[in-house]
Amino acid sequence: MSRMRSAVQEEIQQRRPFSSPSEEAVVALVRTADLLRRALTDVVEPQGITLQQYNVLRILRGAGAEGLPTLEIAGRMIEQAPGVTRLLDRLQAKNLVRRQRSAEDRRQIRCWIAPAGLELLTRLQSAMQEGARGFMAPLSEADLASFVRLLDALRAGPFAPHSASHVAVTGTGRAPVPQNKEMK
Amino acid sequence: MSRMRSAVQEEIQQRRPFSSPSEEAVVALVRTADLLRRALTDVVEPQGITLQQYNVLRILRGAGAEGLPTLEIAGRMIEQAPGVTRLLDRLQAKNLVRRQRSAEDRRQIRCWIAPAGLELLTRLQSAMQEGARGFMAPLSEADLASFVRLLDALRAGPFAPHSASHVAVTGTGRAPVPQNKEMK
DNA sequence: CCTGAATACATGACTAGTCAAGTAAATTGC
DNA sequence: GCAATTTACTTGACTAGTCATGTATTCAGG
Repeated sequence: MSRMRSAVQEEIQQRRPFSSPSEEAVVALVRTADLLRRALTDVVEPQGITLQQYNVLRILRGAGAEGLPTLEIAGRMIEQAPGVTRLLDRLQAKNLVRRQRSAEDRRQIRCWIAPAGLELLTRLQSAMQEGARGFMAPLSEADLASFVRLLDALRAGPFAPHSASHVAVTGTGRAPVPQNKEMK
Repeated sequence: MSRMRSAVQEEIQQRRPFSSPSEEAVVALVRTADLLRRALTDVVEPQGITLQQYNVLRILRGAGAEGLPTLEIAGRMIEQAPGVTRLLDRLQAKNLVRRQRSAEDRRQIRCWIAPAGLELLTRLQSAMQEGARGFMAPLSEADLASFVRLLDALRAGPFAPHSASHVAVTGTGRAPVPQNKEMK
């Protein structure tokens, strides 16, 4: 076939071809993830929460009765603490989470999902599963496996959040992962 | 350890397996894109702009001497107009773009990249290419091609921005797709 | 023409992510 | 056992995305 433009080039109406396959992949990845984010937002929004708030609730449900301190939540979201503090503020205002200063370490604020939060997750469960399946529908089972493998490989690459080795789960306090925030 | 957990399960420290392969793929996609966004942000930030501002500059450079109206930029970013208006405000404040009300249609504001913007893009060019190549480094050339193919398939799926009739990419050149701005 | 509708933006009010700086509690060093 | 450091946040200021609403044009009928 005679030199046709790629799908991404169509979308951004770029005349010039990408200077490298890597750049095309980068743009494709960003745009696809953006599309997914919108699709999932459309699922959770009718329940009055945002996608990030949903993520926090999922993490807290997974933590169970022990709850989690703020920074631990932030760590699992690959996000900075300030954003999580405010996310929790809004979730608490809606009575979806409960927070309490820890007795063992009074610097920590421990967070739990509240009953209303659990119910909300239950209401969203099937819609989110369908959303995920719908979005991934274009991929065959084999494609899906390849896709996950490729994504995992990228996240294990040189830009991985904990570059060298993976973090072990230590019950109290986070493993000393320097978060590779040089300079601060 | 018996029953090995997947890479994504490790990262979010989830005990339960994903309820479906689609859900695992969704989480992997979101997390990988997030990692990429951070990596690219680290490239452009030293030049005093954000990743979105960089995207606008790229689009305007591609438009050339004719420039583009605000909504056309928004369309290529899959974003809403209000955000683009304010992005352009900040870029103009840095003298990286120029704006002027169009003479033919006085409702439109036409935007051009300014000389300083072009220079900035030139300064960033090699670093961005290296950033993209570095991020994609874990993938072989064949993997990279597969990866782009899978992403393209997802974006052509049921959640595509111009879902109704999927745009055929086949053939030479591109059909003058009307950019499908439904409703608004 | 002139009225009503559509178009192209701009503005305001939220939610959210990020960095810088501040505070309180725990830990370490001597 | 007390100062210095580290940790776990919190707060403030800025950039950004989204929805709702407002405004200036343009356009389509009658």
